[in-house]
Amino acid sequence: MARPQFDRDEVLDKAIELYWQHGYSASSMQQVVNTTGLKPGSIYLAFGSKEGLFREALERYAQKSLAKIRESLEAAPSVGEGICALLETNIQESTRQDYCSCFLVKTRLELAAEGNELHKVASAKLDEIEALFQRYLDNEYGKSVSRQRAVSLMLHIFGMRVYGYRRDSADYIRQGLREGLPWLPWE
Amino acid sequence: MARPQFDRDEVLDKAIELYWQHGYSASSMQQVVNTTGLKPGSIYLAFGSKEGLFREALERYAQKSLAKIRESLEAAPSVGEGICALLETNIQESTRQDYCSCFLVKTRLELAAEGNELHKVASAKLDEIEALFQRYLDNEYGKSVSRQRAVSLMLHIFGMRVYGYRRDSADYIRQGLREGLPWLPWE
DNA sequence: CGCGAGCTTGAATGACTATTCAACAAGAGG
DNA sequence: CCTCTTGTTGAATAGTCATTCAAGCTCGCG
Repeated sequence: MARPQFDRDEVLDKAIELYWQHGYSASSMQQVVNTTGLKPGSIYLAFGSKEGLFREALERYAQKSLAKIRESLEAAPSVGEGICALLETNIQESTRQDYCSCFLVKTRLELAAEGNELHKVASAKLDEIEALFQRYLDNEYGKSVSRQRAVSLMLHIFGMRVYGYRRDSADYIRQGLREGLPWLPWE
Repeated sequence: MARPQFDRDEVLDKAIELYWQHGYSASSMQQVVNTTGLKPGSIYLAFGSKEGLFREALERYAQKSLAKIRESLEAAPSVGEGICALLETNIQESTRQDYCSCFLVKTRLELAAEGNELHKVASAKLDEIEALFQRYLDNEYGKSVSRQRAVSLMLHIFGMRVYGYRRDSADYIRQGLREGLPWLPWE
């Protein structure tokens, strides 16, 4: 049985789940082997190393996230409404019992020491997200206002990703967001 | 040479630095031995385990943080001004080259999986901080307003702790905070 | 049908992990 | 001066870590 050729994206999705939940250091290659079903040799041939696999998983996660944001902003009648919808989705996520914040945020914090490459990847992707928000806000506000509001929005999103671990925090978060982002079309 | 009796707080401060920077999983007991100067046996007699040492370090960090907040709020002419001073201090921290967010926040994110005890400790301490802010805000605003603003404030603090890794973000953060916390007495 | 390229396999590797413990040292109390 | 308590020491333990590689399988091509 030597030619089953695994589905790369499927494997990456399982890696995302594992790494996202436990972080980089606390995820062993043994766990990767168990959750993906691949043997060590196959993983190393396909991804090079633990770091290589993590990097690809992180990039896939980021790409999915960016796509979801773009979609929501594009689908809504206005940018503000698109943002509100995204925020509400994030709040909903935080009510899940196995809530684990945002893969990019967790990676940014975990691997910050000494110019770690994965930290840089996560940071770059988060910057891309901010830039995306700003580009859409540009259509509705002046350049300097939209930049300021994009930062404010990111601060709130990051904040939620930490605050969300609190039990039954959904309503608190909703109130806090209304307080700090009054320029959004809340309903 | 068998009775030097190390200084517990000094050791804890070194442990804080190590764990804060690298996180729980990525800090080995070998590193703890190196940075504290203690031998394995002494560490285990004094703190029981890697987790025990981490817990005490985390609690010491939290106690120091709470004290600093209380101090600042007490010293300022008004609660708002005390909060502004604290936020500005946080911004300053983020400009350091070896910035590493907040030990409590990092721990909350790293060790969230499966009811980890250290995650609970970190979360409890962060809740204490929020409660402290709220208690002080109660003196100036109505009960429901102060609760809402305490949440909003925590969202911004958490947000900064993630955003702060961005290079030269200080001015962005300052602008973002003004945007989201307009009820503070900015100058 | 047979060859070889390409992928899989899983046991083996050596380094590193947290933790233990028997031997030992030095002060306090008698 | 002896002993007991308290704390130190660091080599040893058993396990886990990321990674490798020789051997084997299967498919596509000639």
